[in-house]
Amino acid sequence: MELRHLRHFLAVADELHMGRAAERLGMAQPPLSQSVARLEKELGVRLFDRANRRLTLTRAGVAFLDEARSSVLHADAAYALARSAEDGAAGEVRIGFVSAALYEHLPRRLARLRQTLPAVQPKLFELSTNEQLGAWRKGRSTSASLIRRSEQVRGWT
Amino acid sequence: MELRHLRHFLAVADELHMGRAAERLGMAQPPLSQSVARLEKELGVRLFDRANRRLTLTRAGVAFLDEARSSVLHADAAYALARSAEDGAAGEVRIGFVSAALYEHLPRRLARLRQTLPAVQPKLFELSTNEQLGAWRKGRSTSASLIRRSEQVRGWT
DNA sequence: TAAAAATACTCCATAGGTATTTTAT
DNA sequence: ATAAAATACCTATGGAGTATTTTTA
Repeated sequence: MELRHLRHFLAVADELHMGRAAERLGMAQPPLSQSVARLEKELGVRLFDRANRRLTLTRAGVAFLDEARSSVLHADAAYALARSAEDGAAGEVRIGFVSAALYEHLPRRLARLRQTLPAVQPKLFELSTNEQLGAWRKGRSTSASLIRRSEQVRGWT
Repeated sequence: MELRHLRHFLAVADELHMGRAAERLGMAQPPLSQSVARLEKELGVRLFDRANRRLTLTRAGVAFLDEARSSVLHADAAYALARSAEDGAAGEVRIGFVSAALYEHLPRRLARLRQTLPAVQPKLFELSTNEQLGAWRKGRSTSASLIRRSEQVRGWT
């Protein structure tokens, strides 16, 4: 199980439609079906109900959803954070993500940022659900919604 | 960037020694070096300092660490949840953890929980170090009680 | 020199593409 | 009849292994 599979699952769980999910992921439908099928096989559980020609999350799928989303969210945060550190070294910092889940950890994040990049002046901003790019639609996520958005931080050495 | 790379990075960050980290991961040293190198290349950042024949986390590596760890933990939780949900939700366990302290034990806990109580749904959430410390001193803080509760639950078998 | 990591290959698993079939509406 | 997902097959990327070569303490 890799992040790829989690992203695939999340897209399908959000669209409940293989074709649209595949399009959103920038891939074809068959490999997406295969990917989800492989994930289900590895988990030993069906995540979607295929009955009625309409996809539905199974109980296991619902259980899987939040944690999978959190995992991807934190992975994206790790990615952005590492790159931010590099940008910082180059003289530019982009703080590109804010989310409900990250917001809970924001104090720690800022402390870490101060420690690793003392010269950075983080600019905080709140984003509404409508401003979310791509993935997560309102009402689907109880815990975390990833918002990818970048703004340049001013006042930066 | 996949979970595999995060796990590799975490092992190396923990051991600060490619050989031992590789052994812990059950793989050879060269592919581990390659994996980390590939991750660094994708991030565009050095995560480790190789000078002095001794590995050290760079600032970017430190910044990367916490989120990478969270991502892997949530992925493991998602995995455990999906598998346990097969029998239908019969319970829920909330497990508080502080990343550094329980990282070693949490996967084992989850695995064991999965074995003994497949119907239980663990919910992971992070707590700051201060919360943990205060909790344990009082002996009744959120995290302490929650962890204790997970032990009890495990004993239900 | 002796360790530790990097490099150079080899092999194979699997991710993703296209074409097609099956299935329900 | 149609739209959607599954299946079949193909190719290629990259992950992991072994062998070997730098490095530096």
